Amino acid sequence: MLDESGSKISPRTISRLPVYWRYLKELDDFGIERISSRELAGRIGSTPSQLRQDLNQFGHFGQHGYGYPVEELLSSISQILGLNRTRKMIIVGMGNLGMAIASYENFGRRNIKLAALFDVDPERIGTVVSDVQIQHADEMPKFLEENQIDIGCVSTPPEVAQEAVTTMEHGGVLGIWNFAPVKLQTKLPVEHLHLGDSLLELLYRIGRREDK
Amino acid sequence: MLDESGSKISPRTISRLPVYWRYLKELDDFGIERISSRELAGRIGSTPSQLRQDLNQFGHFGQHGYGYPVEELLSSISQILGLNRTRKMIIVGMGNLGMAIASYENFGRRNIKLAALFDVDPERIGTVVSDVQIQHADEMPKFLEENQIDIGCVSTPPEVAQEAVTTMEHGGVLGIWNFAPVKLQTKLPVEHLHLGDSLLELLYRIGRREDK
DNA sequence: TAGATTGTTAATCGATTAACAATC
DNA sequence: TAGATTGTTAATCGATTAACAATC
Repeated sequence: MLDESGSKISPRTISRLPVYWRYLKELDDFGIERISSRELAGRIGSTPSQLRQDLNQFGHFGQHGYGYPVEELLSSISQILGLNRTRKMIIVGMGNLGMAIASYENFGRRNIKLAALFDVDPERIGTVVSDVQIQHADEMPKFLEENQIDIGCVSTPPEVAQEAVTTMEHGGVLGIWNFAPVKLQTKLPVEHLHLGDSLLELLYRIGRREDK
Repeated sequence: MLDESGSKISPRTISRLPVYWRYLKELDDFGIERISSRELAGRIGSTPSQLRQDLNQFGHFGQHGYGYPVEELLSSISQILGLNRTRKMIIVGMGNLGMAIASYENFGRRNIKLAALFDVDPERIGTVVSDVQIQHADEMPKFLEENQIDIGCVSTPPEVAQEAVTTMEHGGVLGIWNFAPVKLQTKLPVEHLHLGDSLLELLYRIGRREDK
């Protein structure tokens, strides 16, 4: 069994799963068949203890005295992350950041399909990015009614982010990938990614360094 | 005193500072002069206890029975984050993501100045983005010798990210803002921001939701 | 079997929450 | 003074690290 339903997975563990997935994928691509927690943790910059503790929240993937079979573990983690099924994503807000997200080459590897792009700027509407044509945001409710969308990516200016999210929630979207620096009112799971906050954290750490 | 040197600030606190800064800035822009920990925490989605605990790692900014003076607290946090001085940034890798970062309008508010852009693609070299012309990456060592740069932003393909970072480190850059999904070998502080990892975390949470 | 490495329990460490005396 | 809200200590909770028996 991959996931003992009912058991609470620690948030820290969850945020490390994508990292494990990336490293295992790389090992698998290189044809490496087995790896120990010590070796894998070493590459990732973690500890064997933490790695085993994390994995054991989901099940028993290793073999005593041997380590972990790479391909099997990768497949297990893929399934835990939900990579075994294709998810459809739309993006609202096709400024520079929206463009960059839409052009992100690695969606395919993660089984994400770009289903639609929206903006309000007449100059942008009609433009094709990654084989998808930008539509007017007014079309979104109708589009969502006709298509089951899993992920709604928000890269609008902060002022209109909430409105976009409300529309998405009503339209049956299952989760929000938010790049706008605002707290969103929604019952959906939101994954927040804010460039400014990340940069400020770096700024702080640079400052501490200089103090010494 | 703003920062009792020697005291260790918790990493979780540090990652919340930029959020506090954003909300305080907003309050200040609205002309709000004082705020209690309860009110501010409510807006942010935190708790009064945590907010006070966080702030008290740096000093005493509040007034008993009154709350926090917004403008003063904002200015204190700005200084803690190092926003009182201008920092120069360069970007290496002017693909879609590099373009989006270079066009990010909020650098100014954070006192960040875009000093140079680098790429290796001849088609991109010479292009002007946010008033800065893209140069060939080969020019970087010379540029760094002639200019004191604080932040090196890496938005190259993963294969060449390490090389870029090594060049930056030798050139006297103080911190790395990394968008490439690789573990970097450097003694500099690195702030990592990986779109793919963030998206996978959302994917996992969507999956958990559906299970219920 | 001997060696290696897991799964898991126990010990430590750190972060959050609760409570309240101090004080504006 | 009375009311409000801080700064700070103590209690709780969660996450990481260490250790080792189980076992391939």
